[in-house]
Amino acid sequence: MAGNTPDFPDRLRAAGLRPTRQRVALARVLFEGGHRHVTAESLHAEVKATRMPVSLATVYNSLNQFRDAGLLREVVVAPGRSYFDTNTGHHHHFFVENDGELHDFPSEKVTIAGLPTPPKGTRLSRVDVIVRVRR
Amino acid sequence: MAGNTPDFPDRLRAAGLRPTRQRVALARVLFEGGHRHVTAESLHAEVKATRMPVSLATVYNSLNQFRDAGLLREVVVAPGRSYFDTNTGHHHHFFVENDGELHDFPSEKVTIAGLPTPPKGTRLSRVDVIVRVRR
DNA sequence: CAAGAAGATTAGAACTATTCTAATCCTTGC
DNA sequence: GCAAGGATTAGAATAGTTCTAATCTTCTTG
Ligand SMILES: [Mn+2]
Ligand SMILES: [Mn+2]
Ligand SMILES: [Zn+2]
Ligand SMILES: [Zn+2]
Repeated sequence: MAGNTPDFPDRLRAAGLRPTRQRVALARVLFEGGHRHVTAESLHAEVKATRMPVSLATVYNSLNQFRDAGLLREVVVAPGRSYFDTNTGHHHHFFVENDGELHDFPSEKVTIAGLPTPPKGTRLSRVDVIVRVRR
Repeated sequence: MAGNTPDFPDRLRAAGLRPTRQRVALARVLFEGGHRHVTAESLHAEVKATRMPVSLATVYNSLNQFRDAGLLREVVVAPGRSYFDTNTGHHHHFFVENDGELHDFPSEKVTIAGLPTPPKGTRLSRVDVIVRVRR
């Protein structure tokens, strides 16, 4: 297991981002442990609980930068707020409409057949499957 | 073709909504002609062009009421704005990320196999497939 | 058809999520 | 250590949407 410890400053540098204290604190919350789905507000609350002062503006800046660097992906499932997903691989989502929870499911077992070809002059970017459920 | 003329006051009454002048004007723009994908702002611009004065608040109210009555469905594909879809049947969407355009495609030919069962205590509500494309 | 009651519309204020501004602060390469 | 450029921040600004409460319309009933 040597070399498996995540070095957040290095990971940020590798992504072309300076490892500032705020970005390292955010990366820690986001990337140590399993995959996460966070909103700007929920991440802000979590990182503040670690006693590292980070402004909400920096949370937004960092989420957008992490996404642009490919460390996160943005998921839009409900009007009014964006989720950011630490799982950047191919997968799809359950969305529990009552409480706004997002859960991954692997795209391996899912087969989508018969998708029409993209409109003239466009290239496929991504296929999102959102399974909406209610309690 | 007799009896095929859409009577918007009657359609609104059948949906449990009073056929006010504003709602009839909005229904006309939305439902005469083929299926549409509109935003509140785009619909407001269109209905104002018919010289019927309708406030933006009424456009929002009506869109939400039409959706609650099952005349429209709401589609969330991009952060910050909702689309309303006059096609309430089963179908999926192309989303052209550059210009924000939505296009339908029928769900008939699309087969989705191997979806996992919903999380414990939840019931399936809807499955959305969004094919994101870029120019 | 005349009221009157219930419901709808509206302007503008309020609200929420997000971005911007521009002043201060940190990180980095020398 | 010292710039210099990048990052952070508070607070203002913006965009989409909802709310408030006053006015207006539609519908029911006599
Ligand atoms: Mn963004
Ligand atoms: Mn709504
Ligand atoms: Zn995910
Ligand atoms: Zn559609």
